Amino acid sequence: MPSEPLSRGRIVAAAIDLIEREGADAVSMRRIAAELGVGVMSLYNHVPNKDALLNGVAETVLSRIEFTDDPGAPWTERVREQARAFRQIAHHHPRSTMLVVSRQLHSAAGLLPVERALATLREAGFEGADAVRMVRMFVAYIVGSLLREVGVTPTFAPAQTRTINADGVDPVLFPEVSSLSELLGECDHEAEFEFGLELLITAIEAYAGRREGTR
Amino acid sequence: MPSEPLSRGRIVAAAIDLIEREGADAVSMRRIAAELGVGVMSLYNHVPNKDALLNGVAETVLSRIEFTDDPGAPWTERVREQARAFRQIAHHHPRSTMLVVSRQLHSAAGLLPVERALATLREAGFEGADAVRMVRMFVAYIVGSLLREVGVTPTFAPAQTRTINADGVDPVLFPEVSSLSELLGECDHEAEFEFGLELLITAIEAYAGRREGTR
DNA sequence: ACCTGAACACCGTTCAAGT
DNA sequence: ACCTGAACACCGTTCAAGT
Repeated sequence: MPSEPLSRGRIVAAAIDLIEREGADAVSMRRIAAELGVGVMSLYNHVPNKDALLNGVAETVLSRIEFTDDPGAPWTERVREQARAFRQIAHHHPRSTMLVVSRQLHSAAGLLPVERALATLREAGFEGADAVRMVRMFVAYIVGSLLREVGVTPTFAPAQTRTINADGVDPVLFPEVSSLSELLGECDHEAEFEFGLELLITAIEAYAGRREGTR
Repeated sequence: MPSEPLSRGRIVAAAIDLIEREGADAVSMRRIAAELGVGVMSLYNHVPNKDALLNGVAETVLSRIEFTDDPGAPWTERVREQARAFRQIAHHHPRSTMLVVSRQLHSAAGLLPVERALATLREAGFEGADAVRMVRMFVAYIVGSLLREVGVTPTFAPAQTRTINADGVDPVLFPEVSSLSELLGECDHEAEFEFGLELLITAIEAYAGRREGTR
């Protein structure tokens, strides 16, 4: 009794569910088919192959970002909000995040955030090559932050995080790491993200000012 | 005629070779064993499982970074050099880069770069939580940049890069992207990296100055 | 047009057997 | 201590057959 007909959308949704529930390694065509109560090969009527399915997952997760843009706000605030919206991925789809940042997307889902960012930066007075550079810098920072948050890039908890300072770091070889091990062992992701974001925005404001001065 | 005895090092090296030659998807225990001219199960005498092997790959690639630290140089220059050294991963081991940034490492190989960064930042006057924050921001930026460079995060070449401006981006839906498509389609990775790096360093200098002022 | 089972060429890993 | 082949429980995907 298939309540709904199979479709690309349903397949992608099932994949996302499965990833969030059991991790990216659990995803297989056979597993997803089982989840949907159909034969494996039925999937291939709606999706060319596994790779395309995973692209679909990435696109869908990306398209679920809720952008709230206030055109009246100053550009700095708008940039902040866009960056934060992006970061929501790590919260709403933590185990799919790696997939989102590790797949080259060419769909509208991937283009929309860039479109918004470029528009905002234009308002800030950046055009052409400068605007593109700014977007790329922000994307790099955000992507790197998401990876840390999602637990793939180390937070630099040395050895095992649990046993603070009882960790096996040689204080002679790594004096700094070992003296800061307590701080390295904890990470307030939100605070870290905001810190870097503010620094970046301040830097961009200064950059705009410098350019203004030499024009 | 096994010229050399099997060892964890030889296995990891073979894996790196294979990844760089045929991509990360080509890596399998069976394939690596074949590459080394041994039975699959022989690998398990030196490596507990595939996951551990891939961690070994990440650690080894990371440990191959050539840091050249000039203690006499100003801290800004030392930070620059460390960031650039890290970026070399993308050039020396492009197809292993994803593995390096996507695995939580707890070995000395992963700690050394952090140790150096913390020492340099201490010299710049940052200690404790500030130093940790700075390192994390730099790592986020560098990791994100590497992913772009290595071709996983989009450079934002809309549709297919090759046909510049003949790409299928709707100029009504995406006016900014479509008007900047030419710039978005090309990416001088070195220049982009340096641009963000300078901005970051400038921002940190300003941050240090601000803090100094209010002390 | 959509679904499907059988089959093929792969996986990682356990186990028992060898030296 | 190190190596190994057989076996098990999985993969993605092709193909031919069904409706």
